[in-house]
Amino acid sequence: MVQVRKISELEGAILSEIEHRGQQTAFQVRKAFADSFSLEWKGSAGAIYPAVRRLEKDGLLQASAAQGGRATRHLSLTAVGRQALRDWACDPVLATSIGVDPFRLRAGIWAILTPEDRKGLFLELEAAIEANVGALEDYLGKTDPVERVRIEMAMTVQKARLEKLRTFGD
Amino acid sequence: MVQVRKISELEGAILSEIEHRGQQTAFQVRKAFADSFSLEWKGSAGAIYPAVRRLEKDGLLQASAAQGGRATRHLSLTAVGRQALRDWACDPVLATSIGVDPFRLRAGIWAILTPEDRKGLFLELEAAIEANVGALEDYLGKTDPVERVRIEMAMTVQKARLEKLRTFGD
DNA sequence: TTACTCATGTAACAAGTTACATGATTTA
DNA sequence: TAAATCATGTAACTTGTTACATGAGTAA
Repeated sequence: MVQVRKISELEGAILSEIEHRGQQTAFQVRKAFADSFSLEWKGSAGAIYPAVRRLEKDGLLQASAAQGGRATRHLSLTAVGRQALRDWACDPVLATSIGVDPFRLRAGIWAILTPEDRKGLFLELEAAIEANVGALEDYLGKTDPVERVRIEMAMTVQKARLEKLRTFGD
Repeated sequence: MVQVRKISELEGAILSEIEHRGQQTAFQVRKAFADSFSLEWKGSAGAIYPAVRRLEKDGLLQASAAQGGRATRHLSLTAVGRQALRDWACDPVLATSIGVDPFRLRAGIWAILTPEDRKGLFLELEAAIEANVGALEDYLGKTDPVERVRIEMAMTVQKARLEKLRTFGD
């Protein structure tokens, strides 16, 4: 059992991305985050490049040398990196914690709105969620099994939210 | 319509806490975060005090003068603060975004585990979730309506996760 | 040749964490 | 009176965001 340093959520997401899509450049990882439906991270260059450098320095990522004029560096996980990814993904406490849920964080305040205000708000929220679920459904057809699981999970959460809105206060 | 500056998730949570519990000290807000079930924020002094100072500076919070020897400052929302809280809590796009969901972030990787590894992991995850749901249920009895809504929402998410684990890959 | 995309990176800034410092009040 | 709790705050560090700089290859 190798002792591997604990990695952050963003670092875990970067390792996931590289592992499941195979060799990727930092730029491609960046794009994947920027294009993803979740607003978790913006895929800022100022976050990705330093994180990749950290992961390389700690021996979790390795890079092919840049070939030709273009500075492209293809990244892949080392054995240690794969172990770190596994430890991160399979930690039951981390995996089951609630995280930063914007919906949940706001739901308390909705309880002290006037019934009319709440009603109006809930219509808007339902519309926003349904639009999001629709977009996720469209996306589901054009993606791979790994991404698919994540999309399905997002849909499950959104549907649970809808259900909660419809039974609010019961 | 007053134009109020956009507030962060932590600032929104601080305003929520003070508004729904009535006048609170920064210390009490800190404790509430530290004691809360979610691992969203640690309630670090180094986060709360600067955030409260920002909110005061921008006129969203007001403080009673410290009376007696103890430096206690009771905080409450100004009219502008209440408007900002409302804007934050009732923004449909922000409220319905997925946020940083540690479960969802890891679920993709679970798809590329061997079936036996996945089976073992899922047993651990189910146990962790059930323990958490049990703790939330216990807590539900001893809390106020606003907190209750948040706890129920957490339980809904956890139950959706359980369901997902049981139907993984179908 | 102009514009777009691929690709990497940095600087200034914002915001959170840990760990520490300080002091008043309350309780055992 | 010693320990715990209430209460505020800062310093060093980590990490993420925005905005910018740089340059190579590709398509109009």
